[in-house]
Amino acid sequence: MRNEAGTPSLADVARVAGVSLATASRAVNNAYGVSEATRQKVLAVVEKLDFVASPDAERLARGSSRRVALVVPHLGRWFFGEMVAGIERELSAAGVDILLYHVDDPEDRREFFSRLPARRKVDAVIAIAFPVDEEERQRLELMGVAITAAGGRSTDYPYVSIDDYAAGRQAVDHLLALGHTRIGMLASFERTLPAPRENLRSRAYYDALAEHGIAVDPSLVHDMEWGGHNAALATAQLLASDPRPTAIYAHSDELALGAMHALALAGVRVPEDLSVVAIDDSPLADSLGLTSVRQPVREQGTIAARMVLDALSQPGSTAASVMLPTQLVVRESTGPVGTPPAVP
Amino acid sequence: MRNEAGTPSLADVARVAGVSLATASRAVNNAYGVSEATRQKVLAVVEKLDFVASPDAERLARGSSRRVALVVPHLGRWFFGEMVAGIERELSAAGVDILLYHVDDPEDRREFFSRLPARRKVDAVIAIAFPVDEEERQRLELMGVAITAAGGRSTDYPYVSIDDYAAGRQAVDHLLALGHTRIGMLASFERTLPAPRENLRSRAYYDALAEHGIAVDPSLVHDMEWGGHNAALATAQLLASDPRPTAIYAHSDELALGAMHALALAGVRVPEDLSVVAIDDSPLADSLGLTSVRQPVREQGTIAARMVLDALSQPGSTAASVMLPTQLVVRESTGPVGTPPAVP
DNA sequence: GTCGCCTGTGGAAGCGCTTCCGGAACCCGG
DNA sequence: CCGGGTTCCGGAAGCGCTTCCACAGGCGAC
Repeated sequence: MRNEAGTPSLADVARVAGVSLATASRAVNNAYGVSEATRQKVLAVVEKLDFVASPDAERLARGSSRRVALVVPHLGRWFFGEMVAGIERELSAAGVDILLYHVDDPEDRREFFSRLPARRKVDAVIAIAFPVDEEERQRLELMGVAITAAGGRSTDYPYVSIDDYAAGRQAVDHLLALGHTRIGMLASFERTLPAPRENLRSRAYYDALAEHGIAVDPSLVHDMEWGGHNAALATAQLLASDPRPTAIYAHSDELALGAMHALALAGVRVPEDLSVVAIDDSPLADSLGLTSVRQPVREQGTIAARMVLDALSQPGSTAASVMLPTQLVVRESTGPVGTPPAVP
Repeated sequence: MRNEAGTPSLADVARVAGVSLATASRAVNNAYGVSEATRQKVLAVVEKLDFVASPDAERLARGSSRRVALVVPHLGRWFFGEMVAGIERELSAAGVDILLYHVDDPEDRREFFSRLPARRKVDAVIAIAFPVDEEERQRLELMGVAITAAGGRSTDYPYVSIDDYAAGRQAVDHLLALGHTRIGMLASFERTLPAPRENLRSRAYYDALAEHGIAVDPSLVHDMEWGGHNAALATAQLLASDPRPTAIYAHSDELALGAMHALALAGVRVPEDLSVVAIDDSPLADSLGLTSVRQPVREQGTIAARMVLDALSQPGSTAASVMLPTQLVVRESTGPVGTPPAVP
């Protein structure tokens, strides 16, 4: 029964150890009903033969795979990569494998949901910052596995996320505290993703201004597709408005980067002439000296992974959602409002 | 034999279609020896029952899993994320699943190589920009599967990569052509990865300078751990040297970003006072107006994936390595050498 | 009108594991 | 010294598929 010099099977182990297949299996799995002596004997053979159980056979016999699917858009961006890294670390430590599905553009998406390639392959799925519409949700249900959302709230599944509203408030309130009243906002959306119900980072801006009795100037709000280039364009427009804003609140570091580039080109000094604050606190913010609201990305991943592990060990139970705190990290890009320069 | 209202099995399909299990299997797999009529009948039932074959059972019976392992460090960085995205796209289109292993710090690494979690689970592995030492190579051999390297050359496995030397030359030659002779270099290494035999991006610098009869000033060369912050520090030192360099060649966009930030803080104008060129041409370069050598990351992923698919379809064959061309993208961060400003 | 032969099909043996079930050996108290 | 309960262990039946092999017809060729 031994396969041609390939990997040894449990049957090989059993034979060498002089026990039955059943006993070998129990010994390997630390199951009850094996004497300590026998167990040691078997484990020694396992060691000697360098035996590794075939996960496929295990899954087939046992009915669960210890595998989870990760569906994620935009892997090239820091946020998503970090999130995946956090999840991977936790899951692999628990011996759970990760099947990766990168669903980027709408076509990928259609493909994914129509073919549902994860089907029958995993015990759970984690969707990263990935709003699903009703129809897609129904397809997912077809997989018949636990679903968890990470990096974004979900009404349908347990999730782990930061409080985007609070984060936005931390950013805008910081600006307000520094005396800024004319604040531009750089918001972004995903062309390829269905828009979420409401952008909480935007609402934070409106609320904060309202609470301070500041009227919103619509010309100071720019909503664009994600990307530094678009942010630069919007910033150029912001600079043309009169009076010019003294601060910019960007929904993400990448947006802020584009903005800062545009500011540099225009000869606008940061923070002397204009303050910039963002959300994320990616490495970008650090090397840019950007004041940003830190969100614990890796940790979100870790927690999402734990939620899934819990769900796997206690089938049927529904994990409670988690919302992680954020924290303002002040760097050199923000300062007290100065004398607003006159527009030439 | 039907499981409790769960997913239908091939046996269910066979019964409903009124054929044997063997025939159903052949029909589903488009194998020879099934009449067209029978095949259609079976496929109709498949459709109706929404049957999906259990990959575990397939693998067990067939001996191959249509699964490949992806081992990657630093998922949070653009390069790695994009690479993974490219690979995923190609592989998933071919119906091959991806098992993701994120191996970041040395401990992860030890873990990975000692436990070899991918063992017995995949048909091939792709290592992304991931030098393996001799001992690790031997461990990998244990898996007994085809190994491919992406985003870096390998002497042991077929690889797909850019020509780092040529890329470096494109960057430095560009500077040279603009009249720069005093050029600083920002090189980086990975603390967590074994150093590659030789840094070709560095050698390009030395060779180019030599060919132009320019002596290398060691004080203009900074080798640091990867990261914008370190690049900023190095740049500050560069600015202190006398005479000050008129240009900086950074090994990657992120390094250039850190450099540009330091330059801005020091009031050094780019490109009037100092030119900056880098390698990668990530989105960062675009929103920064950074002149950079473009490397086709996504494409490297695509090709690596194809190589693996080929290897899977023709076991035993060794794919030929591929080296992709790069291209200089000139933006606003480089210009002709001006009158070098006197050091105050 | 036979004898191959080719095309379709079904039976059945695995693939490598888990787990139910029954039995053997051993312990205890009575 | 014996009955009943543990404790360990082996046999064997799957898990859901693939595939080898045998076999039944249908065909053309002789």
